Order: sequence, then structure tokens, then C-alpha cells
Amino acid sequence: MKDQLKEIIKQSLMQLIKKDRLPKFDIPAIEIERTKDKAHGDFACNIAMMLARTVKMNPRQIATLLVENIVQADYIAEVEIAGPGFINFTLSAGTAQQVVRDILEQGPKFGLSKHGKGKSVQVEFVSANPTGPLHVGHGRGAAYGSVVSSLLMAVGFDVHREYYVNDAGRQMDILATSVWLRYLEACGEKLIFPSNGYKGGYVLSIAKSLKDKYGRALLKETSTVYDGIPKDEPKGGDKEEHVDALIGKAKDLLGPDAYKKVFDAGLNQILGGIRRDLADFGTEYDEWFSERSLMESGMVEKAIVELKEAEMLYQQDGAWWFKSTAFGDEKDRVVVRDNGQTTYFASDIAYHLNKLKRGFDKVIDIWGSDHHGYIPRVKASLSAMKQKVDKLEVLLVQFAVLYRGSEKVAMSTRSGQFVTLRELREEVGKDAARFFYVLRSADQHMDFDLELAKSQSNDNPVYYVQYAHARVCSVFRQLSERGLAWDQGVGEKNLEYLTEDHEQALLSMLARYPEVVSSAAAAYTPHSLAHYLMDLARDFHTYYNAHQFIVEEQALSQARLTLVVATRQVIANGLLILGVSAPEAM
RNA sequence: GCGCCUGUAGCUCAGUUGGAUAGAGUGUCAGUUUCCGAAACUGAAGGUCACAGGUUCGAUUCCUGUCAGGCGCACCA
Repeated sequence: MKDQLKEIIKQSLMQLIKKDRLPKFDIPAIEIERTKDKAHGDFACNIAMMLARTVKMNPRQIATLLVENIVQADYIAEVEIAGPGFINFTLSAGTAQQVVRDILEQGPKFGLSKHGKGKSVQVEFVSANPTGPLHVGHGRGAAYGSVVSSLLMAVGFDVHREYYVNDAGRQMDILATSVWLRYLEACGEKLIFPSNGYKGGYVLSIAKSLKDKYGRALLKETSTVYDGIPKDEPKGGDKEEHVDALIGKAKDLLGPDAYKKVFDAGLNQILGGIRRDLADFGTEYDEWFSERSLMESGMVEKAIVELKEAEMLYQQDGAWWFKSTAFGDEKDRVVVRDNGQTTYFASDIAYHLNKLKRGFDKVIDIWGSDHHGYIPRVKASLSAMKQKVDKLEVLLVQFAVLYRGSEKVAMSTRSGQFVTLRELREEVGKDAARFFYVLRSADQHMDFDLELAKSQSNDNPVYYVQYAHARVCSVFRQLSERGLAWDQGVGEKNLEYLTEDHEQALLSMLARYPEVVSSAAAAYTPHSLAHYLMDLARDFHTYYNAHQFIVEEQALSQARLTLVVATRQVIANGLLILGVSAPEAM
């Protein structure tokens, strides 16, 4: 509809220039927008005001000329000039009703488009280290990433959703060592747990399963384990040195095979839990990409060689540095430490290179906002390897600050103090939790009040939308109880009976849906879809309270039932994208 | 100190890429069931869009500065 109006304006402008009523100029992009106020018609165009400067004429004068030259079309009921020079279009009644037929015909496909047809996008999100279960902080990224993915699918992209598993590196060694020490305790050894170890209860249960499986086969005496280990921080030492020494000792005493058993027990149990939590949260993945596989297949080494050949690395203080400053980063970054170990950044370079080489047209990373300083160096590495950096887009999700009532909740994986995503879901439900997360724009700091989400879950806006859906279903249950039926054909033929203000409002709200989906996809803003659904639900509830759908007059009744079915369809389509269920009864 | 994000109603937040009289939920107050589900609806009150300049027909939106909050500035991940 917008495109048709644009064309009409453009034609009118060209006519005017041809007739010398306006001086010659390049026709700018014409903007048509939906009006906020019904008094301004359905669509408005601000072209007259935009042209005022170039044409050196009063905007209202330009608008008058334009309107006089507009070709009449049957779908336009009225064209008006208003305010400083807006051109307002009012659509004819029949045009607004057409959307109902479109919705019924297209069903679940209504609102989908083909803008991204033939293009592939990879979306990587959450990717939390498998050193502990997902907590409510990860929930926001999970909800945001999965809805962004769904939106991109809705506009036709071929979407590949991926979780990058950091199953290598020092943090995982700390986890493995933590598990082993807890195992020793479970076998009856007495020891002082390192202050930098993972202290969560889940480590205890992994240790217990290790003992169930291997008995005392992995046992070493505490005195042997702690022999020669530097002091921990509380005793005046350095906590990092302390834990690193314990890792080294664990590897030495156990040997590679046994150490791997401990390591894998931690990794597999935690990762398994993460996969379950995400699946239960309605977040699906197409691939779980292992960092270890990246190292074992030599891809990290290859990326480093590539950078060396491009003369983008240099050696200093025993380490290899990447010249990221050459591409605008604040400082150069280490890729190989003086002890010969590659850094996390080295893996990430290889991973991003791998992503681009897989041939995606676009690669989207969704990160927590605390990683924003990381963007320049990753982009720098891709530039250094002559990749198309523009293909990579990094979306940042701001933190959700957790509150319990008015009290802030401190969270840390290391200390084991956190509310898990699973606990949240079990208490407030998948639908409410997802909707809550996705209601706020991602670049907004968010206050997540657990008390509110838990205790007042009935006030959660998700129920408002779901209730609208259930209410339509209820109307149809009532209909059949009365021995009546919906006749789609009769309804579609009599849509002109929908003349009430509430019906007009609902019709134009329904017509907006496809635009909402495509703009939410283009701007990566799931929250705008959530807000739209609340607006649509409101229009429906208002209508419901003002008018009866099941009435004596058949033509009117069927027309209203048809409108209401269309509304239900759009709500269901929108909720599906959000990953929220659309219940028939609540 | 430098960089990124943010500042809109008592509280939590939208604001269609620069448009017309800045909106919703919640909270407060006052109402609505002989009627398809009251998890709903109607009305009222509530604002110096942090502050000060600038750009232009027009600024909550863009630019600059100030103030305030969050995050980041590792041979950690």
C-alpha cells in the first residue's frame, strides 16, 4: 500500500515538473507513514515540506499542486492537506477490509516476506562458557538471539543458529580441577578448596557421579596433591598462581587419560545441562561449535600462520602480538603467550575466519555488552586476513540487573551464587520469561525483578496477549454450544458491515503486522513485535467489551466472527516468532 | 583518564529512523457483569523528554558540551 502511494506521489511530481509548474530537481526518496491519529487519515506524506527548501515555495502551496495532479484511484477515499503541509490519505472502506481476506488465505504465512530470499545468515548467541549452568543473565541473550533468528527466517533468510562452546582453555582446566578436588573430598580427603575454584553445588554433584563411576581409582592423597603448591590468596599468596599450580599437579598426578576423564565429566554434564535448559526455554540451535575441535583440527594454527605471512604478527617479550592498532584498535593483542599457549583471542580469530569461509552472506554475533571492547580486535583480525569485515555484525545485549524486590542480587558463576535460567523457567514459566526478556530493547539496561516476575506472574503482559487468543477460541466454543457455526464465505462477503470505530481500528492494526515483522527483522528489534502484539490485543479486548460478535443478524455476525478469526491468526503468528505459546484456553 | 550504552509520568519502559496535541503498562482515584471468559473494559490525575547551546520549515530523535548511572580498557575467558 505504501509503495502504491509513493508511486502516485512520484507520478504527480513528474507531471508538475513536465508542465513547468515546479522547477527541475531530483526527486528524493518519498516517505509514506502511517498516521498516529485517525483524524489524519490512514497514511501521511511529508514530501511537500521536504521540498520546500529546494523548490523555494511554501509547503502548503506545493502540497496543493501535488494533490491537484494526483491520479484518482479506487482505493483512495480522500486526500487532504493538513497542518504545515502534510498530505493525508484516507483509504476507502473496502481496502481496509481486504486484509482480513489476506490473513485467512495466507494463514500462518501471513506477515512473512521474501526480502532475505537466497541469502544465508549465521547467528551465534549465548555461547556461555560450560563452567556452570546458565543463569538469568544468559536468558536475555537466549531470548533475544532466538527471536532475532526467527525474525530473520520470517523475512526469508536461510538462518543458521550456532552456539560456540568454549571447551578448551584455562577456565575449563579450573573447572576440571575443581571437580577433582571435590571428588577427593567425596573420597574422604580433607583439603582447603581454592578461593579461585568453582564453588557451585553442581560441582559437587559432578564429583559424586565421578566417584560412582570410577570409585577410588582417581584418588590421590591430599598431602601429595598440595606438595609444593604456592599459598592461596587468603593466606597471603596469589589465587591465580595457586590454582594454576593445582591444575598442573592434577595433570601430573592423574596423567592425560585420567585427567581427560575428569575434564570430560565436567564438560559433558554441564554442557548437557545447558542444552537441556535452552531447549526447554524454547531456544533451538542448528550447530554446537566446539573450540577444541578448532584447535585439534589445526585451524587456530593455520590462522596464526596466515597472519604471520601477512606480516601482521610480531614477537615481543616472548609472546606473539597481533598488530590490531593498524586497524584502529586501542592496542596490539597477544595471540600466543610466552608459555606457547594460544589465547582465547587466537581461537576467536580462527572461529570468525571459519565462519566467513563457510560462505555465509552475513554473520551475526550476539554478545553481552561487557564484551564490546572486543569488537575492534575481531574486526581487525578479519581485515588483516583480507576478509569482508562488513559481513560481520555484532549486536550487543545490555545487562539485566537482577532485583529481588528492591534489593539488587549479586551474581557470580565462580562463587556459585546465582539464580539459574532453569529456576526462573520453573517458577515463572517459559512463556512469561521469554516475553519479559524480549519486551525491552536490547540496548536498554533492564531491571529484572524476580519478585515481580514470580509473585505477580498474572500481571505479566504475556497473559494479556495470550488471553486475547484464548478469548477468540472461547467465542467459538460458545458458538458451537449454541448450535451455530462460522461461515467463512458469508463472513468474507459481508466485511463491509464492519463499520464501527473499534472494527476500523482493529483492521488497520492487522494491516500493520507485515510491516512490523519486516522492520523488527531489519533493525533486530524483537521488542517492537512484542509491543505490537500488546497493542493488537488491546484493540481486540476493547472491541470485545464494546460489541457482541454472536448476534441475530447473520451477515453482521459472520463478518465479525471472520474479523476475530483473522485477529487470532495474527496473534498466533506473532507469538510463534517470539517462541511463546498461543493457548486455546487458559 | 579513554571508549561503548543509557537518561522520557511516582515506578518499569515504548516512541514508526527529523513530523502534527510525547504514549503504554503498573501504581493512585472514580466507574463497568441480568450480555460470547472481569487474566477484560471506561474515565480522571500524573511531563521543563537530565541540563545548556547548535543545525532547519520543524528536534524526545541529529551535532557539541556539561551532569548522572551501567559496562569495558589482561600474555582471563
